[in-house]
Amino acid sequence: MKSPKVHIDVSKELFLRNPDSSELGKRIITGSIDLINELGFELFTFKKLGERIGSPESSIYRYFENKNGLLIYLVAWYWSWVDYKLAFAITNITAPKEKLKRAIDVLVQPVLVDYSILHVNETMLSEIIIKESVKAYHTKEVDDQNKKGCFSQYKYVVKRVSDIILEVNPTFEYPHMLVSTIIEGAHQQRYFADHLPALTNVKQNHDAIGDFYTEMIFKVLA
Amino acid sequence: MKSPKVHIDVSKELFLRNPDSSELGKRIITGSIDLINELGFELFTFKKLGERIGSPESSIYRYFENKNGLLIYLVAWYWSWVDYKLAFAITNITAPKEKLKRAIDVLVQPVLVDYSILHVNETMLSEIIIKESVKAYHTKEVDDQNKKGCFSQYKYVVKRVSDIILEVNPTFEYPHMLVSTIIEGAHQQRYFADHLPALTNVKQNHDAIGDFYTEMIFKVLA
DNA sequence: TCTTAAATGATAGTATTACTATTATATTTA
DNA sequence: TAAATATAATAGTAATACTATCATTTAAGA
Repeated sequence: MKSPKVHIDVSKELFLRNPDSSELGKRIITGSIDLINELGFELFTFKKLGERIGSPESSIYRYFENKNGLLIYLVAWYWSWVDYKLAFAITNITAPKEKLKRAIDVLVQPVLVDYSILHVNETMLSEIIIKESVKAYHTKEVDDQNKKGCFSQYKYVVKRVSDIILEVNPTFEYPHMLVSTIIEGAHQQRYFADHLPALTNVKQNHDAIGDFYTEMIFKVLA
Repeated sequence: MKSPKVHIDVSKELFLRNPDSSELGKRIITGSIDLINELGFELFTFKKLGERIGSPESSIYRYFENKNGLLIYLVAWYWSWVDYKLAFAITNITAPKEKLKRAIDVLVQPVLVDYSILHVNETMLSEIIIKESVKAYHTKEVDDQNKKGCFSQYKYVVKRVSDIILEVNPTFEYPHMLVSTIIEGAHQQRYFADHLPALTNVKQNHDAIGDFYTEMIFKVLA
C-alpha cells in the first residue's frame, strides 16, 4: 500500500495485535523507540514502557509476546521503510551503475532527516537499528522466527539490491553476500566510530564510511 | 609470555579473580564455553553454570562481576589467541602480499582443529564468538569498559593486520575499517549461512566466505 | 439507541534472574 | 601451628518476565 500518504506495512507474524490499529498501539511504538534509545535494549522493559506511556504492562503484552518480539517488529518496520526509500530512489533510473550508486546511498548514508511517517521517528529508529538490531536475530529462536517470515523485509531489501548488482555485473557470484556485508558493515562502522574508534578510520568533515563502502562495492564488481 | 607450552594472557581488568589461577576458575571457563554454546547467551546464567560445574553461583561471582563480564573475558581470550596464531602464521614471511594472505586466512577461515590449549575448547569458543560476541560490546557500558582496556586484544589484532595492509599499499586510507569489516563480515556471513541463508551465498563443497573476503581485500587494495 | 463484543485499566501473583551477605569449612602459606 | 585465603552452603532481596482476573471504558452492529 504505497500511496502518497506513506504507510509502512509489516506482516502479521510480527505482532499479536497490530500496533498500527489503535492509539495504544501507536503509543507503544513511539514510546518504545524513545525508551530503547534512552536505556539501551537490555535495560528496556515492558514495565518501564508502561509507566512511560501510562498504560499497564499487561496491555503491552497484548500487542507483543515480549520485548524481543517488539524489537523484531521495529527492525522489520525499518527495512520495510528502507525498501520504500529504495524503490523511490531508483524509479526512472535505467543505467545500472547509477541505480546501484543510489541504492548504496540509501543503505549506507545516515538517516538525518526525520521523515516522521505517522508515529515513528525514523532518525531515532535508525540509531536503534545500528546499536541493537543484531540482537533481533542473534537468539536461540532465530530459526523458528525466520520460518515464520519475521526477517523477510530485510531479506527483500537484500534481494532488491542484489538484483541491481547482477545488472551491473551478471557473472558476479556473491551478490547477497556483498549487499549484507555492506549493510551490516556500514552499521557496525558507525557504531565503532562512536564507541570503539580504534576499529575504524574516521575523518573530520567527511563521510569516510559512505565513501569506503561505495568505493568497495564498485571495485569488487569491476 | 608465548612459550612452546602456549599460554594465553589477558589483562586483569577482565576479571575479579584470575580464572587461570585456580581449579575452580578453569572449571568456570570450560563450563561456561560448554553452557553458552548449549543454551545461547540469553538463557545462560551463573546459577545454571554453578549447577553444571558443581559449585555455588556465589563462588562464580568472585571471578566475574556478571555474565557479560565473563563474555568479555572469553572474547578477549579469543582475540589474544588469534593474535598468537597471527604472529605464528606470518613469522619469517617477508613478502607483504603473502603475509596479508596468511593473516586473512587466520581471520576468516573457520576454526576446525581443536588446539585445546589448557582448558579451552577453541573450536567451541570460536562458535561462541560468531554467535554471541557482538553482545559483548553492544551494551550501555561499552565506553567505560573500553576505557578500562577490555577490548584492547581485539584492537591489537586489527592494528596488526592494518599494518600489513599498509605494507601492501602505503597510501590506503582505511586499513582499520577494512580489517574490522572483514573480521565482522566473515563471522556474520557464517552465522547467516546457518540461520538466514537468504542473506548470503553459500556454495556446496567450497568455502565461499573465505574466497569472497580474500578476493575483496585484494581488489580494494589494488 | 440499545446491546453486545472487544479493548483497556487496575491489580495481583509467580517463577526466575541477578545479584549480596553470612558463616562454616577446607586449603594454602608463612 | 597459626593465620590468611578460598570455597561451600545457605539465605535473602529487588527486579524481571511474564500470566491471570475482573471491572470499566470504548466501539460496532442491529
